[in-house]
Amino acid sequence: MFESKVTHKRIVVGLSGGVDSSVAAWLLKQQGHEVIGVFMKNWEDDDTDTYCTSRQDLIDAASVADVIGIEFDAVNFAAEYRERVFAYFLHEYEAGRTPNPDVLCNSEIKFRAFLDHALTLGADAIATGHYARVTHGNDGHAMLLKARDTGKDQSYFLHQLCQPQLQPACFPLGDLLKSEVRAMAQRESMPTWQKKDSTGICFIGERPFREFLERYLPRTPGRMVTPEGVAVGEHQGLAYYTLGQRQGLGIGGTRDSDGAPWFVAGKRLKENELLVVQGHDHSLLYNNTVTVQQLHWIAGVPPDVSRTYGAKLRYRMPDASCRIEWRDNDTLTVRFDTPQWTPTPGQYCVFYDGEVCLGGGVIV
RNA sequence: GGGUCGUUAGCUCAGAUGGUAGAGCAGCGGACUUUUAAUCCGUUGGUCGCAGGUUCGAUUCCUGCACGACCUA
Repeated sequence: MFESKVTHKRIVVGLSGGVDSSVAAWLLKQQGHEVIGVFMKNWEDDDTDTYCTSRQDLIDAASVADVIGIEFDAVNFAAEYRERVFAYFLHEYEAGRTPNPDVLCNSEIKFRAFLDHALTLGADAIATGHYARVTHGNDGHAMLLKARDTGKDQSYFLHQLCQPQLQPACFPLGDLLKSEVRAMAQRESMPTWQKKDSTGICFIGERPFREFLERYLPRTPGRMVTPEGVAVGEHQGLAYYTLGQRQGLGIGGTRDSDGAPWFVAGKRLKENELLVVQGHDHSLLYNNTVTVQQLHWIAGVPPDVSRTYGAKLRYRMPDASCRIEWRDNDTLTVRFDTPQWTPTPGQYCVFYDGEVCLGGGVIV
């Protein structure tokens, strides 16, 4: 399939205006494909404020397309993003969980809305600047693999993709190191070669989070309490905090304490109380097991209960050795070899068999 | 009523036989990072409760006052 270098394809590349997608597009063009660069605008809630960089990103994307010498277009999936990603995002926060919108952004926007759009353009494949790899087995199944650059691997964000989404996917950067990508961008005089890596929620960007959430979720102050029931502070709303969070608690020194920092250990929704504990290694911050639902397996079949796998409980966390047990048809209990620090409801537990990303589900 | 101890950065506390003070936490900034994390690095804060006295000089000694905690009639 795609590995065949003689194959000439029509590939639509998602150009974000950053270095990675710039180089991805350039590589495909070098390989002789017919490449079309498409910029996605998916967030327009604050086009006027200081955090909005999409205008510059659009300019950069167009500029890159010009340098590479490919067709360029822009699309707007803001409505889709709002309905399929942002609504879920807010609903999860309201429920006291910590969602990972970027996982949905991939399965609902980049590899659904965008993929559909590419297909209408007659594309044979779509490509992005993700650091991940896809291989196609003899049985026709696509496998998702970690990137060669383990520090940049983004397979975690792609683990919910299904075969129809993965089959036409192409990740030109999967075998490259970030440093190599930047070097290529510089060598090819890409206008984006020096651009800082983007962070924050995809399409929304990095911003003061509490402030951002307050625009959509009401403040509901309540007590911060210790496991012993001592009130040590006031929170601004359970939705504004995540498990394991240290910053923003505002708890100073207290009597009879050792001066260690405080961390969020839990949320009591009914009481509207935030459970906080002192010390990074407090036992309430660790769990040996997590329960996972909404499971999705890339190969279509679940992993083997008799084997040991690696699992990531948050993006960029090292794989933790674990075994799985079925609690019922769609609920998994994951048992780790060593206690894990603050597994957080709403985040995804993604399973790996070495380099292979098997899929995963939501921590409940 | 009497007595003891205490009153030092936002919080909890340390310190100087008198020469204008520190640590942790919080806060702030940065690095890292396509999830509110974590982690790492750096950093702003106080004229040491108030008023007198002794002294070349007191936040540190003395006196009084205020507030707090405890003890005791």
